[in-house]
Amino acid sequence: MAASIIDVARAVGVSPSTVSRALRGRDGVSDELRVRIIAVAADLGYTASRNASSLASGRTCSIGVLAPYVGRWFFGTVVDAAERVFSAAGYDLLLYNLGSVDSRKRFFAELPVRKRVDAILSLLIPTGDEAERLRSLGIPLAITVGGPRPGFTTVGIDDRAGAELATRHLVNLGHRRIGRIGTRPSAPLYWTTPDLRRRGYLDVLVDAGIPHDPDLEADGEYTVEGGERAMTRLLTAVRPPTAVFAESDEMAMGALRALRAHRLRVPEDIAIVGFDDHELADVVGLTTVAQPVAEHGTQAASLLLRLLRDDTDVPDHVELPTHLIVRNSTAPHRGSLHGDIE
Amino acid sequence: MAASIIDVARAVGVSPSTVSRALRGRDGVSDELRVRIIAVAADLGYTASRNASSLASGRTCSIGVLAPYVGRWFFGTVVDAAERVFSAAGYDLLLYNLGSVDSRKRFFAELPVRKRVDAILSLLIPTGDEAERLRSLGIPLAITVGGPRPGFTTVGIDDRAGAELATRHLVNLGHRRIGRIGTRPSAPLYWTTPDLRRRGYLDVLVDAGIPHDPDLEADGEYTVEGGERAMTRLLTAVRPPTAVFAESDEMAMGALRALRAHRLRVPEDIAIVGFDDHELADVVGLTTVAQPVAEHGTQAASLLLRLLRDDTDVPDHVELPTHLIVRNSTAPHRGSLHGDIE
DNA sequence: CGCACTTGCGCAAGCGTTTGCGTTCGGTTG
DNA sequence: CAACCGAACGCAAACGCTTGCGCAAGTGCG
Repeated sequence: MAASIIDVARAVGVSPSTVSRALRGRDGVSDELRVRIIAVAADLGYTASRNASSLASGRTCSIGVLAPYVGRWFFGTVVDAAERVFSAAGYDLLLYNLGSVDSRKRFFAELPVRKRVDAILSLLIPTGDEAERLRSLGIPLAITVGGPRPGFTTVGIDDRAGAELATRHLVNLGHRRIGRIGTRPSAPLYWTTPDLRRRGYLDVLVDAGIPHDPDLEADGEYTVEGGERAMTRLLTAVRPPTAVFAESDEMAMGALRALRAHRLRVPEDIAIVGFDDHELADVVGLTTVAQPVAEHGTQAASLLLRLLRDDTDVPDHVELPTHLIVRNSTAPHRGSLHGDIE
Repeated sequence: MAASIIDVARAVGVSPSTVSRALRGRDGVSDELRVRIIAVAADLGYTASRNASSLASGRTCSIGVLAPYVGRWFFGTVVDAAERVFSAAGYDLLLYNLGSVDSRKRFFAELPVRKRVDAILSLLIPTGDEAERLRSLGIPLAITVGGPRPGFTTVGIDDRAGAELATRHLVNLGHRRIGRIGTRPSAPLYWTTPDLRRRGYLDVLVDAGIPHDPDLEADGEYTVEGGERAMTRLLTAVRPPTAVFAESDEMAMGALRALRAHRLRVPEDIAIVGFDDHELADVVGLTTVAQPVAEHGTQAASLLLRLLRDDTDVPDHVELPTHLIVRNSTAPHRGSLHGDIE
């Protein structure tokens, strides 16, 4: 059986309380005794039981992370980055995969994190009710997607401006029939900020005096398959687009696949611009709006730690930069005379 | 403050022990009382504190997952799949990202999972010492990569056979100068089975009567960048390969990038075959050896659950199938007359 | 030299559950 | 009808730690 704090205490000849204080750096222990205790503890291979210690202290030294789907590059990257920060600070990471409607419902109904975590990092946007449930826990909360939100610390990007970047790029290339594939808040589990990327897209169209054509918009899941299906739908329009803004790189890659299936060339026949700067966007030559994905995790995690330390002046929103990366999936519109004048 | 079991007990007018038994489905409680207790508990929004309950019962209802890098597609997918199984069974998932030498060392030195998890799922191959430490925990252990291993339940593929599949494909296409990019056990943190994929590659070469040329092998990290660097190195050889077997799709994609940088066409100038069937392998048209990645997680998680249930006849190794998927990154060797005769 | 502090440590009461055992009580048995 | 038994429930002791408080010895000061 693993050694307990009592074993250590007995071995040193002191009380358990002294061992506890010594090991956790609290004062009230002489230096000489402390080193002896530490040595004995190491010798016995003693590690404090987190359960017992959190029961007693009320602190759990773990953070709950809510993700819709760790398998997806974006979330995996964020979780990875956050974990580094947390583990460096001595916190463990409890991962909850809330991708399905079921698991998500169950989670918010039972709230298994209650009394189990010191803070929560959500990579999904809670609904109003869900947010209320989370707030009821009375612990620091952070969200890495979507805009500022009362009761939550948020880190994110300016989705609208990012989408404008992408769309304007296409406009500048001479495109007029610009499609959009993305997600609308219709789905029960959509996770991006309601419509913000779409708004950016629409803004630029208006700005450029391009009439809006609903046939040029297609929604689906934020996945390769979702993008593929959405793109396929766009292609069946009476007048298909000459360029498409995909709200995520994974959707953009799905679009690429659909285009290949239809024997259309990119960017000659159709230009594509994505969003995120996926690890492999470079490999497939995808023009995209880059955002510092890992930074989402790093920042959010750091903010939570500061909150846990009762730091003052912890900002409640951090905005990360975006910028356009032009690769080979976009080119001037054929039949258009002006190039990209950006 | 959240309701405790005592609050529930008082509200119903029974003892805490009865509440505990009622809520956890133990018998010794009349049906009528049980429903009343359940109702009151729900009403009060009571959730048992996992900490207290695991302290008392010795069961933690959580599983530790060791991953080298959740951000990588392979691991993210496995973790995701495993999480679904665990959470469905009421287990929480404690994620430990052991990608860096530091974090890995610290983890095995302190073993923070001690008394914190009921079982461990490792996505990395522990060294001898590390394995020893894990075994000392006295809990069920599973590994999703690498072959059978005493003291561990393993699920994996036949790496050697998979590599043979890939290499033979290239041989059959008429290639004779076949390169390999992958990882050798030289690195302190390599995670694939020592050399098995390489062995498969070598086997086929011997079989085909192709002399081995060390200049055609390049090792690096299992990442896009690693693959890119390795490929670049191969290209600087006196006589570069006409085909390359990459030990992972991510490396293969890196190779693709390197080739594009060198203005070489795939598959005309160089054929590439990868390993894993990455989500995006399809998008880039990569020929690859497919393995059911999510299945690694699902299977391993299920096996652990069975072990925790004290099931009998739990196999200690499950082998998953692999198969070759031919796409556009491979083609017959130019100047070679015979096509793929597979 | 007496006083008030400080320092270093032990005591013991939790923290919120689970669980072995004991008790009560209505209902079989022989 | 006594003896017995199982069902239903309460008691209290863990589980392994933290921490407020108390106490003794040592320190500085006037």
